[in-house]
Amino acid sequence: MFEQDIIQILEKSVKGEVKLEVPPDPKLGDFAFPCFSLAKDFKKSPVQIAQDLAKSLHKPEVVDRITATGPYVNFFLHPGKVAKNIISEVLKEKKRFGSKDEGKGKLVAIDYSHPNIGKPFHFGHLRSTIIGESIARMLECRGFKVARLNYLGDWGTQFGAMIYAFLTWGNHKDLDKEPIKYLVSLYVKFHAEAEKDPALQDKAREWFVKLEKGDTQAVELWGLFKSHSIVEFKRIYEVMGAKFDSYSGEADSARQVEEAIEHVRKKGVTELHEGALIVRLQGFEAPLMLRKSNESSTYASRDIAALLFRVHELHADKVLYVVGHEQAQHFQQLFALMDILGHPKENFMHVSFGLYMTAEGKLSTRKGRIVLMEDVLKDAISLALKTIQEKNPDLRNKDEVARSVGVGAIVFGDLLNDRVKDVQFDLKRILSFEGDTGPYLMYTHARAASIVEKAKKQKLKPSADVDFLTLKHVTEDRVVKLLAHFPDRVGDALQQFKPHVLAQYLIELGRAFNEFYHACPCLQEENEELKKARLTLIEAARQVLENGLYLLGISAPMEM
RNA sequence: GGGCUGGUAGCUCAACUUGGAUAGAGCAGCAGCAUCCUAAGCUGAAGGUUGUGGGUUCAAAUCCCAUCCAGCCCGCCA
Repeated sequence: MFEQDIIQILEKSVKGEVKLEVPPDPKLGDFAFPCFSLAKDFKKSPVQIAQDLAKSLHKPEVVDRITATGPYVNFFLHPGKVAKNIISEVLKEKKRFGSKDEGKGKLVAIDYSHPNIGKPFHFGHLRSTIIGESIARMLECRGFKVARLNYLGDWGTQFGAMIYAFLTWGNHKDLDKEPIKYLVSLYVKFHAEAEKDPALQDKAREWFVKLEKGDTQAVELWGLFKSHSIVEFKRIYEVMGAKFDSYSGEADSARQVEEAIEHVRKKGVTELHEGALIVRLQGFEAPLMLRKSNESSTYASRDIAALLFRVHELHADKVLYVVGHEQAQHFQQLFALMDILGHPKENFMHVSFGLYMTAEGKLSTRKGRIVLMEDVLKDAISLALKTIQEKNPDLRNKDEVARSVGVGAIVFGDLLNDRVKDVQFDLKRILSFEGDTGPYLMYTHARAASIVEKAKKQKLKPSADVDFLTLKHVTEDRVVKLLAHFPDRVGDALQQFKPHVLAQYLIELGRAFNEFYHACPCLQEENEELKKARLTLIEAARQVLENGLYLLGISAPMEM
């Protein structure tokens, strides 16, 4: 907001579009204008131009001073005026600070989490769940309506394989004991055996055909696997605090596949190839298969049906898929086909993310190389509880806070880095509570909350009606300026669908707050005006930390 | 063979979309901070040929080309 004032002033002296930068070091100023590109027009050196501009520019209201440093014109905002402006706004807006209504009237459907039934909930699903939830919250914050879709992987040849494996090697007694682990062991055995005897793949396909045709035995087993799985998923979602608007999965889409295929066929782009129905898409070597020669549906056809449903029935303006990078090509093809069907591909986006890697390679259910989400959650929460018992044994709601901290550590650990990169699986780092971590931010928030709480005993409350000009310390100024950046950073993060932009900002804010905390005691301050101003700044920072953590899907405890 | 990502400090990463000032954090290791609002914190020193080679530019970690390395996709799997 202050940026616009400066740009307006500059545009009077300089031709063309003015773009401001933020200097690398706050000591250089709050905004900078580089003069390199003006050298030709002015026939002077950039350094000279900067000096001339710094002298001649008329200062906007919020600007304290303008200086020339080398080829840059640097603008310093007036600390007190900025503080008053921003802190009062945060106090007034509270949880809404950072929100806008740019998405008003638009519906965005987000497809995320989507675990596969009969398989454990692992770190791949975790990434999708965490990234998807964060994006959903950011969209809501900017005024969009959001449909959270958990498109369960509950259909396909793999379930033919699972049914075959169960009938061949399995029994109900072992299934009831530890359903998911047992199903996984059968699935791993199936793939090991299939390496030796490829004919097993045909068995899997046969059983999937039976399943699609409604064979009683197949449908019953499938239903059993599915219900066992959903029990496990819901347990995990409850711990993580995730909620979905729909659990409609591939099996539901399978029922709409014929209708979808008819829709595609009308465009005249389908053809038969060795008995299978395919679409050849320009720019892709591999065709998209809509129906196998044995008449069963395909992943692609079910996805087309699901997407058409989301566009036609759900009336989504935009559909996001939070799915691993390995499916990039699939989505390019899917969106290209939608374009042919008259739905511009700009309305769809594959929000891809890298894979979790172990030293042995990619996590793979087939090869039995899995990390169970439930185990990691348990570890994180019990470690948090242990830490609380050491550091704050008198805390009342220990279990609840431990849960928040444990989950927050995992969520933040995942969101701190750019989602496109593969992630080295490192339990020790996930469970670390120091440095650039979720617990660091939660702790910072709790510190701030604790001061505001203690101030009540001195009959002090944060209030915008204080003299912010008393805030003169460099650490106070730093926190204020960072608070002012929050709304923009939310916008940046959302524009790229990259929560790490916001996560990185929060770390910066948290660090600035802790520096201020150490340098500027509040409650012991003797100057009453300064004390009140600091208290109000602390509350504003606490509020922004809470809002930011919320947008990442993390709760902010008042004590820990 | 075709395609998509990524390569930055000992380790994990940020900055790359939109080129700009001295390439920033955390972890590990080193030296410190406790009569004082929560030490899950703070301060300091140390740590770099941004994979390599070209090109564009006043200016390149950032854009372009080539090349090497790593991961992934190209299955009547999902």
